[in-house]
Amino acid sequence: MSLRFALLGLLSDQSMSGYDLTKRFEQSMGNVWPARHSQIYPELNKLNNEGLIEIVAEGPRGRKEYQATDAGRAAVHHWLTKIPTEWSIRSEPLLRSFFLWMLSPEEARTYLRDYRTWFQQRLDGYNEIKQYWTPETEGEKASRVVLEAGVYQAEAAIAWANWALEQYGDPRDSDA
Amino acid sequence: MSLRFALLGLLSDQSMSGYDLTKRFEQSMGNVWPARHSQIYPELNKLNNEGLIEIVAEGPRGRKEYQATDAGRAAVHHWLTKIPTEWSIRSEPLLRSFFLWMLSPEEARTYLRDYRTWFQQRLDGYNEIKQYWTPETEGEKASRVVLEAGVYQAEAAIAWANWALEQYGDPRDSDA
DNA sequence: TACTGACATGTCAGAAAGTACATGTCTAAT
DNA sequence: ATTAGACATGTACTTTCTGACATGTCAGTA
Repeated sequence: MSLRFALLGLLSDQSMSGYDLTKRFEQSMGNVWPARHSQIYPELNKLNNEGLIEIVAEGPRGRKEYQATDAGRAAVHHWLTKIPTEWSIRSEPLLRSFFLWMLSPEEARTYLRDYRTWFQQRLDGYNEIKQYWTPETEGEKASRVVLEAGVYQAEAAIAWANWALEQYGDPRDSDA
Repeated sequence: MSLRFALLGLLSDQSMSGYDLTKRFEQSMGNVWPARHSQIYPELNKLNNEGLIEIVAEGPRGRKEYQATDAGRAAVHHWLTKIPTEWSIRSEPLLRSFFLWMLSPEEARTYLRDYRTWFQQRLDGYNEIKQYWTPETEGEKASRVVLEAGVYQAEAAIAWANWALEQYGDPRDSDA
């Protein structure tokens, strides 16, 4: 159900095409909920058939811009306030960490350094965005708040990776 | 593919039944990669047919204890070192946060307080485990390292929630 | 002895998600 | 004039995941 409400929520803030939404998922949204265009387009058509979104403009190359209807916005509100949150998350990077004991110490350290590097790059990216982006719509202001969650998380991930590297006998902090 | 290697990895450390594995997912593993018994049992049978795990003991009520074979352990090693990590994570709690602007300030704060409470309980649980659990096998020692990741993450989540509550005009820090 | 709750394993249908295939348009640069 | 790359939307197949259904055993207790 989450994808459906993600789309509905984005289209409650501003009108967008499937293509725009796909890009949005590739950038920000995909960091917490990945989705490809092959999932997005069919879902948009379903949402449209159910009257939760509507086409507000058409453009070149068959471009269709959608916007949430009142019913759509109400559906998001219902989801947010009445449907219990699925708190558990899915993280392959941490799943893999359970099995670092099966690697040689050097292999384990390589993994942890990659882990740290990946989150460091995330963090750099986030800080870049923070510097040059001024949120305008209400939706963007909320996104800005979530961006900060990404910063907190990335910092925690890096701190953990450094701690874990010590556990796995890192000779010296190289790649930080 | 992840579930397959999660099972294989767990069965590389110690022999377990599907029931044991299910409980393991409900507790620790499920925090980073959820799975139900309806997914676990068929996967175990597949793994068994492929010779990646084998039955090492049988018990009451049809209980079957599995253990990874050498081929199984090799498969995990290959996965860890040769298959690129899927770095992006999936988090419904953060997805929902993108749409807090659609709620009234009070509703948004309620959500953020629930968010904080949930992670605080996680954190308490983790600290409890840290105090009373002594890892024995290599797999458990690695799990202990991942547990620490949970601590870092939960602390970051709580810190963020507090910051976000200020953004959403929290009159006073109540529930911390 | 009857019952409850934990133990234990499975299947099945449908939903969600991922990968690959497929097609076509518009713009800017060469 | 051609061509490359971004724009734009879709389908089809397969795998993964969830939720519900289904069955049965064993240990402890009332």
